[in-house]
Amino acid sequence: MKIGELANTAGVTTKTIRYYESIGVLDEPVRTGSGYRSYGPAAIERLDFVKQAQSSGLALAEIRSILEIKDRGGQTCEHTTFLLRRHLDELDTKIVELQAARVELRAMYERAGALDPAECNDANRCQIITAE
Amino acid sequence: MKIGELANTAGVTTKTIRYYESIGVLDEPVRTGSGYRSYGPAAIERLDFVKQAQSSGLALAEIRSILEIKDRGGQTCEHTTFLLRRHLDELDTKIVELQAARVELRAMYERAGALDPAECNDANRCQIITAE
DNA sequence: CAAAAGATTCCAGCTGACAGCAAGGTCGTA
DNA sequence: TACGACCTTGCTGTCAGCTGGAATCTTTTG
Repeated sequence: MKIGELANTAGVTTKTIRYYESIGVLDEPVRTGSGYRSYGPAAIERLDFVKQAQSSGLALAEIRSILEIKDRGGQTCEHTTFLLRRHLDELDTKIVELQAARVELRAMYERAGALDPAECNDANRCQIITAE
Repeated sequence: MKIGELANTAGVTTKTIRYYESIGVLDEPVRTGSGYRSYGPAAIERLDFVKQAQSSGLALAEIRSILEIKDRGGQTCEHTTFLLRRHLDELDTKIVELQAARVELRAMYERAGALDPAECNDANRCQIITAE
């Protein structure tokens, strides 16, 4: 399987595949006589895994760290669990932050409706934002 | 007031101030005879406004768009309201997405505890992530 | 056999909000 | 007058995850 076919099958671009290879997320594949990358079916699995892990919020560097352990033949469960735990915590923190920001923003937005635009005349501020 | 004093007062770095100037968020100040930037008190107000707007989730480009209207002497309330509405929507979307991701991640994490590490032996996947 | 599609490498750039460094000019104080 | 603290410009680097282009080569298709 050449890179274009792999890309189509996995739903990514050839650029992405080469990029993944460059950062160590994908192994270097064998080459055809003319230098084309030649992939086996395992490459599809790997790309699917990468996509799933990405959608779980793992960064490519973290995904690589899991796959590196795999490649060394080690157990990845513990490491993966650690990464997931960390991400879960980060996610919780972020959600709380965004919700707080939302409350702020909402208050600001509603205040905006009550303000008189004619009084919006400070040269460096906007009363919607700076009205406390 | 020179740039260092402004930076200290406003709680940013001189780098940040020059950067803001370069992207049009801050106006070019007058210069002293020797070429130093010289700011009046209004610059502090502007920086405070920028910080507040940033913490509301507005990007510097958006903040600039508000300040540009100000600089032209226009009313910014309508524009600001539009930006806030848009941000509020984006924020809502993001929160929903993150909450969904959290549910996924949590399920994955809990599944991890129930799995046998000895069975984690697929070369391209990690059973925690790919077990459906 | 010619054209088009697809492959190769390498280099650059994009977003956002700065930080770091170099090489020099200026200001206040001892 | 020497010193350090501060200022100047300009360029590069950071993080993440790609995307785009140029120039060239190989493979497929009509």
